[in-house]
Amino acid sequence: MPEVSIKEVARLAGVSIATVSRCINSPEKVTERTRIKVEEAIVRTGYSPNTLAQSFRRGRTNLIMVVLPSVGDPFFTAVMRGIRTAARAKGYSVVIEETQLNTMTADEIGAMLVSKQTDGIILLASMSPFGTEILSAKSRRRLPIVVGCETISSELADLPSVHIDNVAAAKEATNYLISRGHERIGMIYGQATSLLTKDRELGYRAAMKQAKLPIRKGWVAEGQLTIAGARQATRELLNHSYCPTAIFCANDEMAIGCLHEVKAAGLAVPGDVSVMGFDDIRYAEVTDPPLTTIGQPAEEIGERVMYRLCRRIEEGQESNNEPEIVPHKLVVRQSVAPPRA
Amino acid sequence: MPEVSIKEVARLAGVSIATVSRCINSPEKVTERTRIKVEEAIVRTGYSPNTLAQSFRRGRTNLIMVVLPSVGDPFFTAVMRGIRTAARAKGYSVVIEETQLNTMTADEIGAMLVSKQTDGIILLASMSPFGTEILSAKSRRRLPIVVGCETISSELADLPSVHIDNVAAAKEATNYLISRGHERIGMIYGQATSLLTKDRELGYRAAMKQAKLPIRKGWVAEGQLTIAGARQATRELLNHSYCPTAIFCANDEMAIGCLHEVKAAGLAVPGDVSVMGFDDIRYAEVTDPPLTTIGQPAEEIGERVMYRLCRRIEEGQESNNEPEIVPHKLVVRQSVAPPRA
DNA sequence: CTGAAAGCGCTTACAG
DNA sequence: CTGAAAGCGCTTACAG
Repeated sequence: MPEVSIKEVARLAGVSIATVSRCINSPEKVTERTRIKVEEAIVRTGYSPNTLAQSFRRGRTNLIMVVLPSVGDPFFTAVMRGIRTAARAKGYSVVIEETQLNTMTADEIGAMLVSKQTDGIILLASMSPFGTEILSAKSRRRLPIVVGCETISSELADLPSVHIDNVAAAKEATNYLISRGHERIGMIYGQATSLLTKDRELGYRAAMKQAKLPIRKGWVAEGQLTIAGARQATRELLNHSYCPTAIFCANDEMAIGCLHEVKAAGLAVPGDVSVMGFDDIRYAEVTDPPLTTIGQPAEEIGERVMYRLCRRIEEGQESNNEPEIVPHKLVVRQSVAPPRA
Repeated sequence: MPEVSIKEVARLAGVSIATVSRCINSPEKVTERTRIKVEEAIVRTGYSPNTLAQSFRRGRTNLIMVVLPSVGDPFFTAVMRGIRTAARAKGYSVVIEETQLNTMTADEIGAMLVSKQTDGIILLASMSPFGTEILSAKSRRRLPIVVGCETISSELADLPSVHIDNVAAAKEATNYLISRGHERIGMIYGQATSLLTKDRELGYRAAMKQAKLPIRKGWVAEGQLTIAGARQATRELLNHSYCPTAIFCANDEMAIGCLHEVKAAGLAVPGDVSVMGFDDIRYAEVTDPPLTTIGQPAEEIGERVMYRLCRRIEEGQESNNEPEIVPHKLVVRQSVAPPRA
């Protein structure tokens, strides 16, 4: 079955290709009689316009691309739901590009960005320095890009973004731990080479400082954003000569690993060690014990980031590139208790 | 900064656009001297070919699309890794389309399929009946499609696929439960309206039958593939007048919900009730207790499905559309024990 | 309302 | 090795 083009339809309907095009794109400009003839020819041939040709001709694709670091990260479920809701309302389709930070090549992402395959881009990933370079090149081209969820390097501060106040949220988490009586509080952050969770670390440090609590050497460990990494980090924390009574994890994924490792060491949570997460992914309420964490309005972030992108696309450069801050909230469950006296 | 086209580069380099094109696509056909001139012009202008125009002209995009139901499903992490590995080896980019089953419209998926925006499609989702209709329309067009992971409706049996033997695997899981002494075994399956997990249910039923064990009314509950749904289903199972001593969940996501609900009811796992999952997602080894489950070679599935798709693209219709079966394995951890005597 | 025609940015035989 | 030219499938002023 050879691809049928607009010509074939025109021939069959006995009209010009211009008329066929009009029937599809602005039917009100066409006589009913003509429209019917054409529609008939369309069903007969099974014609459907070549999207590539359309996009090429129109100079727009009606497609927006969401770039995220990993499919399989439960946090993105709700963000995507929000993005999709907004996209539908605005008539866009969305497509997802996964770029493992360690896997992504300049060509890959550069190609997507530079070429006009997409009308706009939502970045749900904090980029490695390598990626950063690509992006700034791109931002020069003023392609519509909006950043969601994560703070990005300062060079990219001119990109609009929507996210929670990660510093304040982490501070609140730490303060909660402090308010429950903890003084020896350790932290597991993401990756040393990435900005991701950096603000959360900052918030933790700020809270400790403000409470005049020391952060001992070795209390801040790298969890690599993975369960395995967090388990390793937890082991180190547990073996610390001055072992923390509470561990603040920069995200729930790592908190899940931490929780497990503490228990595997024969310690009770929160009896011996309290554990706190961040994100409130769907698994947080079914861990054992259920995880106390910071909730992000993920779906709202998704919606807002999409609407923001639309504004950018429609109005060109936005004058106001202030980050849009959405509220987080402390979700108290059962993984935190006062330290043993 | 206006988009610069091939013309501008040609003008600057003092050559024809054909030569610029050749420099980019087959540099060996061009004098070194010319090539250098052109390359210079390219960097000076910051030119990069319009991918849309290229794809349109060439009639191929070098893009393959992966369709999956939810980006936040941890099972897909490894599958995508495999797909990506193979795609890189074959020179394809991959893009992901998320279609929540309840959200997807015929237009959405139909458009992607029919238009030439993509050279091929990998389906990682068992489609609802609605989706099925679209697909068979599509398969008539012989667009290259390969199905990964899940059995699909019989109408679509002509599509090539790669997956484990779900029936055999579920049977093995159930037999394991039986071998540990269980006779009252309940099951939580996915959704009544979907084929997803249907084979797993079949395997469970087959094993029970073979062992001459009855399946009481109410022992097979719908978990909707979600934690919340599984919790609800678990409650029903627990309240059953003849309560199962073991619950086989059709996937780990639901097993996590089940585990939590059993414990929330004050029962011990596996002391009072054994729980078994399916998939071996990364959280399975850190649940409490660690989950006994069926492991799928997710990354291998990803690789194979991609290679299979490539073959389809390259050779047109494949003569052999037998499903490709990959091995599963029983992963014994600690959520199953003999029933209380 | 409809058609003829130009043109989007590229690639690729075809000559030379 | 290089250029002139055709053409991919569509959309959209421009006439009529």
